[in-house]
Amino acid sequence: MSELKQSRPKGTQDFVPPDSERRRQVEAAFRHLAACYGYREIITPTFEHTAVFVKSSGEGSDVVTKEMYSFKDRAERDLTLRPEGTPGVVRAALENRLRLPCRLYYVGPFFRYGRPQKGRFREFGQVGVEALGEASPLVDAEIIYFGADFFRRLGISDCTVQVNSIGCRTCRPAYRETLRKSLFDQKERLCADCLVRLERNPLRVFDCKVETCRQAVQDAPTPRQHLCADCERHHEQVLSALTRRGLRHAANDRLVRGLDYYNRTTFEYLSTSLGAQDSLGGGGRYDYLVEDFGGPPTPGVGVAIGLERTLLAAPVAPAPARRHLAFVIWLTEAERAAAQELADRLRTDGIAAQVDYDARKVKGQFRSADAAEATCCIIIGPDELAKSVYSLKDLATGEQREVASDVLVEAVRALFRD
RNA sequence: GUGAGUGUAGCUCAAAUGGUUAGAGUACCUGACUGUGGCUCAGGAUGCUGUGGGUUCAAUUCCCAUCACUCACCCCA
Repeated sequence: MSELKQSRPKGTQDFVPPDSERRRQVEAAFRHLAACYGYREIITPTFEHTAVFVKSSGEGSDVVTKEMYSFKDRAERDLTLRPEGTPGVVRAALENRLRLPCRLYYVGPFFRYGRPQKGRFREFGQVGVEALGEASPLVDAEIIYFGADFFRRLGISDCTVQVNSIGCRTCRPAYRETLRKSLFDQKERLCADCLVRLERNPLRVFDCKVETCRQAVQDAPTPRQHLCADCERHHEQVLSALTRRGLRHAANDRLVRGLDYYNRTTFEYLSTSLGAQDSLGGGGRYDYLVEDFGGPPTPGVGVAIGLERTLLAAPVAPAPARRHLAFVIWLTEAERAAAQELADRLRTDGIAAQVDYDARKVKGQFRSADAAEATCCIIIGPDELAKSVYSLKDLATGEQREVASDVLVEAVRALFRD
């Protein structure tokens, strides 16, 4: 393979047709569904002040400590390519003084530094929704259902949902200490990472996959057992709302998630077809985040879904949107201008049209039409010119007939219909 | 950031234990078909074997380094 001067940066990807079209299909499906649930699109910057992420996701979180693309701009401002969606959305909602409650969805690229592997990229596509100002557990349930609905509509059947509650300001501090004590008593079983987590955020030990840590956690009290009355009631209502909808879900006491801003409900969608990165998406409630940004006390809950993983898990790649193209073919130099004029005329009528201006021979033009996956060809030669007609050929069936100029557009549209 | 595996034609892959001119399928181009694609047949073009170094009479093959990709750890989308 001859060496190219430029190659794409590690962890990025090119989407060439038809993959680009498939991806847009999935995005379109998401936009449609989000709109069905009352969400409207918010578009925020791809980079933010670094503090936006540090303050919301947590100084000690892995995302912040080792996965951010941070840089200084020419005026020495600390900026970061967004590693996740929620902080930017909350910041923007406050900055624009959006009236609450408000439901927002987003679609776009996100960035995290890390070794790429199956389903993990440095630049990745993510879609998500955020419900700001809604406190009801029914909203948590609706959002969990929304994600499951999305996957179901894409034909992803092996998706399972795990749900947990990690408590609130009232019950978490006491629980955290109880947990810390329990883990401290068996600290010889913990790995080096978990010893650090024990200090910073003992809940994170639940995420550890090291066998001895898992055992330690097995014997430790779970957040679930230590919820205050309000949290317990909230959680019960979330679960029962899911059950009422017929959404199968599994309780997972160790599901705490890596971002610091979550409280109460956390959830995650898992798929077996993704490899080691088995999470399709996840989310949770964040009732203190808006306040942390200096806004009024405002509850919030949201979900984020990975686009690449969704594409991976979809059993059949979503078909690219049906696309139609008319290819205008000329025979001799004398008809080339006429071909170009016809293409322009068709485009004016909203019909996609293309001409191979370079080809010397008819055969080459037909091949170009095939390569472009055209629906039909319109041939202009001396005979057609003399008779003031066009020869219209359906490339799928091979049928060809002469069509008068004034009914050509209608005839092409008829071919485009199926 | 740590580890393992893999780098040969545009693509998918061959080339016993080092051996002389690196092959096949597919895609591509040309012709059979001087105004008709997809099928068939015939012909044609294509490689600094990822890069740099080393061992050897000889390296696609062995060794070292480096880069890239893949998978896993980690983390999560």
